[in-house]
This record gives sequence, C-alpha cells and structure tokens, in this order.
Amino acid sequence: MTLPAAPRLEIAKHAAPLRQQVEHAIREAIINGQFRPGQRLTERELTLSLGVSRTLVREALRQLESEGLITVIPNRGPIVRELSTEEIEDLYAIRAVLEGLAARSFAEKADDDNLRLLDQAATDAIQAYEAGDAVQALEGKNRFYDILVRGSSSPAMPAILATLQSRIRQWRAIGMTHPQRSSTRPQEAIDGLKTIWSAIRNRDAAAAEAATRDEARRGAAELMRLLAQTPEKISAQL
Amino acid sequence: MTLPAAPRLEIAKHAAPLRQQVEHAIREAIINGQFRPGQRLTERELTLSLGVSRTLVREALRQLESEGLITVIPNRGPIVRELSTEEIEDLYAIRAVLEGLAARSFAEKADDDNLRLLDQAATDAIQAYEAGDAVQALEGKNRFYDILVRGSSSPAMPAILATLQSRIRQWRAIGMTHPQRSSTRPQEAIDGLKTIWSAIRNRDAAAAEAATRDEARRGAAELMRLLAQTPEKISAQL
DNA sequence: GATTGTCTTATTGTCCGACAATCTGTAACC
DNA sequence: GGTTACAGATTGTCGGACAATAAGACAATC
Repeated sequence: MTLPAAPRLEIAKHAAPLRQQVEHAIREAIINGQFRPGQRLTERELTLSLGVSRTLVREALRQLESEGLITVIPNRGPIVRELSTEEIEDLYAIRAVLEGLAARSFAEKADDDNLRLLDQAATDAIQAYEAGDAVQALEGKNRFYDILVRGSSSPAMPAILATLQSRIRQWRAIGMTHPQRSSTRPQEAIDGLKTIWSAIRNRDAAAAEAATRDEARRGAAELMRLLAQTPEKISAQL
Repeated sequence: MTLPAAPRLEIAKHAAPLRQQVEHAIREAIINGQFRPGQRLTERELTLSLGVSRTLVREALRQLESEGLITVIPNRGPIVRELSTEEIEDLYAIRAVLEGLAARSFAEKADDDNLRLLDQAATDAIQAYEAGDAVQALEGKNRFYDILVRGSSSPAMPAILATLQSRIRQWRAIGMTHPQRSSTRPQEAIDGLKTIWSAIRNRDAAAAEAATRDEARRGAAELMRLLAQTPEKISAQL
C-alpha cells in the first residue's frame, strides 16, 4: 500500500537534547574568540551564563575536550586550548592531506548534481573576485570546498574536517585580516581553485588531489609567515 | 636574576580522574568485541557493571560519542556503532593518507634516536618474519608504524590516528584471522615495510609517503576483499 | 629577608535521588 | 485486523551534597 506522495518534510524529529545547544554555545564562544586561548572556564561561570545545570555543562566540556578545543587540568578545570605555531602548522598539514583526499574522491565519484553545484560555486567565486567583491568571493570559495568535502562520498570526512577547522578557525581569522597580508594571496587562491576545478572536470583524481594539497599548503604558508612576524601579539589581537 | 639551570624534571603529577578509567574500560570493551556492533548500552547496565555513578558513565559516553565509537539515539541511549563496508573503506582511506603524511614528516625531520628505533623495529619484524614467527613479526610491524607516527613531530597525529584505529580495530582483527586470508599478504606487508624503510633512510620524503599510502591501501583492499566474501557473517564472527 | 609550613578558599570530582519527557511493546478495544 | 491506550523502561535534566585537591595568603621560623 503506497501512500499518495507523503510530503516527507525533513523534520528534525528527535528534539535535539539541550546538551547539544550547550555544547554548541560554548564551542562558538571559543571559536569566535569570546573565550580567549588560555582563559579558564569554570563550571560555575558556565552554568550561570548558560542557565543550565552543572551536569550539562560537564557533559559538554567532555565533548569539547575530545575535540581538542579545551584542555582539562585535573582538579583545576578546563582552559581554552592554546596552540603553538608548530601545532597550528601541524593541523594545517593534516587538513591539507585530508582535503586532498576529498578532492581525489570527488574527482573519482562525484555525481552530476555535485558537479553542477561545484561549477556554480566556482563560477560564483571567480566572478565575485573579478568584480572586486571580496566577501562574495570568499563565500563562493568556502562553498566550493564545502561541496568538495561533502560530495566526496566520504561519510567521516566532513566531521573530521569540521573538528580540525574549529581548532584553527581562530587563527584563520587573523590570516584574513592581518595588515601585512600578502596582496597577491587572493589571486593565488582563485588560481588554485581554478586548477582544482579543471582537474575535477577532467576527472583527473591525482591532479585534483595534488592541486588541493598545494593550495592548502600555500594558504598555510601565508598564515605561518604572518604569525612569524607577530609572534606574541596573536592573542592580544583576538 | 637567572636561576642556575633548573633541572626541569617532568613529573606526571596529576592523578588520573576516575572518569578516564571508566571511559577506557568502555572503549576497550567495544574494541575487543565484548560489546558488539549494534548492541544497546544502557546507562543502568554500565553503572552496575562498572560500579560508578550515572554521572561518570554519561560523561564517558559523551567522549566515546565524539570519537565515533557509539551512536546516541535521543531518548533511547547509545548503541555500539555499526559500520557499513563503505564506511570501513572510507576510514581506511583516511588512515592511509594520514600515515602517508606521518611518513613524509618522519623522513624529513626524524632525529637519530627515532631513526635508530625505527631501524630496530624494522629489522625485528623482518627477522621474525623470515624465522616464521608471525606473532613477533606483527609486533615489530606495529612498533614500526607506531614509531613512524610518534616520530613524525606531529603533535596531533597520534591522537587522530588512535581514534581512527579504535573505530576499525574490530574489523582489523577479522583481516588477521580470516580463513580465506591471502597467503601472500604477509610477505607483501613486509615488502611494503622495507620499501618505506629504505625511502626514509634515504630521506626521500615523497617516496616514503607514497610507499606508506600504497601499503596501507593494499592492506585495506585485502580486508575489503574478505568482507565482500562474508557480507553478513561479520558480526556473527566477533 | 627568604624559606618553609599551615590555613583558607575556590573549584573540581563523584555520588545520590528525583522527576519529566519520550520511546517501546502490549493488551484492550472496535 | 488495525487502532488506541496504557504501562514499563530509559534517557534528559535538575539540584544538592560532600570529599579531594590546587592555589594563594599568611604566619612562623631560621
């Protein structure tokens, strides 16, 4: 018995446990710099500002801990994790190879829908860049990578990359706004995107992987250059 | 005023919170198959068998959840995560590129100590294999990869790979004991190790990465072949 | 005056009990 | 047979309680 076209609204169905909101709130506060690296987070403080019980705060902290966003010192409590430049570089290197793998899989397996979406994002980014609209260009670029990752038919990849991103996002912001930012970097990024894009359209998996890795590495190198110039002002800037 | 060369002893100092033992216990039970994929884990059951409060059990579950070892269904509780063959293949692919990166970094940056340790592990594995001692050969091989990862000067890599390993270890066991296991695979693995080893000794980072990835991929392919032959007996076998 | 020992306080670590919300299976009902 | 209603099991969340520990302040000692 087939029902007549059940409307199939994708309802969240399972009401999200409150704990997830708590987790999300703390994570966001860390990522956007409201809680600064090295800062102590006491449970009391969090329960008060969030209006939930200690139970929930503690459970959320456990998750953030295994994501690497905070460090918990026994009997002292959590502090927002600080990263040395070596650690930042390391995380970027890991991200580079993972995105490379995503690009490879995408080039091998992406279906027409995803290819179309990727085309759209790429053209949007390029057009916006040529029109001088930096914000839209960035949006398109981000969408491009997002589609790349999600369309790579790798179930685990989005989650892993998201965790990595959240750990470095705070520093990525610096790379975007730093006064000494290289003026050629945006052009470079767009060129890199074009290279990846054309490799994928040719279904050249190896080239797609190599191009993606290279582009990620260039981005990382630029950030490391900026960090090297302002060794300690980093946290002050946040 | 500079103090005269403070000896800088690194003491472990902080006593491990009980919660970590709980987490460890559950994780181990999942990995070694005591809790089988798909099995429900009720909090009550866990509190009783572990002799700790619900608080600790719940906090441990949160960590295992973000490691991907369990899936938590709202209002239903956690179940041991089941992986489709696609997901297993995916995790292996991710592991392959990460180990490749580790090998690359190792080839570039490893110090003499780590090189010596790697030599030791490699010769141990090869000798044991040639002497027909499969157990010792496996031990040496594992040690080889462990040194590779830890010596790669990548602070985040060991933790990420450990998480991945724990998610696939249950299936790895099958690959080791499966009746239809390829008889040439052990030889292949030793050959792969030799290739990696020599690339590292030549400080050839690109070759080390390529060889490591290839070897990981071959291992994964063999496992996928075995899984394809026994599609549903998997869980029964555990 | 500097080092050592002690005390206080803030905070985490762990436990317990409670109750509402929700899911599941089942029995009663039409 | 299918629907409905109910009961039981389990999670989700709360609050309070108390021990254990770490850090800082303070006093005592040489």
